[in-house]
Amino acid sequence: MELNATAKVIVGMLAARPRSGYEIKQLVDHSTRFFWAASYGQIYPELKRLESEGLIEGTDASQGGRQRTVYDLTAEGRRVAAEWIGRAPEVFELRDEGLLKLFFAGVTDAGRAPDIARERAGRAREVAGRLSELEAMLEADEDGGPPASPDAGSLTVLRYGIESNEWAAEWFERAATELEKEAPAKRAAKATRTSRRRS
Amino acid sequence: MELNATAKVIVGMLAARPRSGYEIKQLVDHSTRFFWAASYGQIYPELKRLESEGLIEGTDASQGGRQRTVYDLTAEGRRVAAEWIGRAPEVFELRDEGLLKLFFAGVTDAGRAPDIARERAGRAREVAGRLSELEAMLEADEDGGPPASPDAGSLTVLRYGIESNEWAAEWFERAATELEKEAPAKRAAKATRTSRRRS
DNA sequence: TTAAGCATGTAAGGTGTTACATGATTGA
DNA sequence: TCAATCATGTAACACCTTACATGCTTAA
Repeated sequence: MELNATAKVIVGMLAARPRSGYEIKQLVDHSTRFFWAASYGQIYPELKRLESEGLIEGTDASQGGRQRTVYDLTAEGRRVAAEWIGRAPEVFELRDEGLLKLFFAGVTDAGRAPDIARERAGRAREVAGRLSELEAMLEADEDGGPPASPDAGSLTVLRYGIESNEWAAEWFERAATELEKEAPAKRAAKATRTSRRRS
Repeated sequence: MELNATAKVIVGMLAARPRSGYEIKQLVDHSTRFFWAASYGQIYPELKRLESEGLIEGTDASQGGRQRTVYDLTAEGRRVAAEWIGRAPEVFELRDEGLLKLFFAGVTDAGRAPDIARERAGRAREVAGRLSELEAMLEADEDGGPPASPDAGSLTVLRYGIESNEWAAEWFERAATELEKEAPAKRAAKATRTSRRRS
């Protein structure tokens, strides 16, 4: 059984307990978003599709006039979810505009390379910060009240997010310093807009 | 001027010197692929589009019966490319199936979490290794012969790829060990397929 | 002569985002 | 009463991959 990107996050979220499409979206936005996003435009149609394939089953849970459908895995869905978890991960995709600019900077504007690296470092620090807040919230949840995310595995992943971004921030900061050393003349002429010849 | 993902890598590659679509694709595959991919199905139509917008200009460079078009940035294209490099990077997208599985493993199959982390570590080591080979090739190129990639900025980016993957490999290896400590009983029962009850 | 590589392109189909549309409930 | 939030959904559009189609050139 082939699961597409949205199906994977849906069956994963439903493995913990039944949820509505809206709840799944909230959970994704508060947890996996940084490495596995999904939008309403994917989630709702995919829920319908998974139900038609017999992997999940929806139950009406409307309260008064407010419509609500809660989905749960079927036995088959649970089997497929377990099978998916058991396979070696395949998907790894990255799109990093900061790296792309750094890659080109030597040719188009060597003097700006350190700035680009610093900007990228700032972005990494920012993400690390936001994830740290999330971690603090999760840890506060642990004593009392239902947890916002399915389980403890989420903490491991969160820590990866925090530490990898901290590592990246330091790396880019160091790279910026080194790039500055490599082209100090160009850097000095930064604001005045000189013609750049070298060889 | 809004550049889409493919346009960004095209104008960046052309900033160094004129190239054909085929050359651009080869370059992408040997350099930016790990953080910014592009396929023929995007590159060729986008070259046409960028030409119709006046950012690049194609010149026929056929040799005998073999068709070939080499594209160069126009003055406007060069301006747009410089402007793009000057803006703060925006795009950062990640899709990491290993992290997603780790996130869910606690609920669906806690005993497998260390395996997932180890698999992810192996993947990171593999990528680091492939990038190291690439680095060796680039460094060999440096003395004599035209370089395979536009400039030195590419080395910085390559090193980021290598070091970040080495860091990730170590992190996941450490995480695997810690996850094993958390659930040693489950781990011991790994091969025999026991029913898993706990609470 | 034949395989590998050079070179360009299209069609089909899946993926994914954004904006829009609708309406109920809850708390300030 | 009014904003925020709960809740579901669709349409348009952009993005992207894969497979296919075509034909030339070069080196083994």
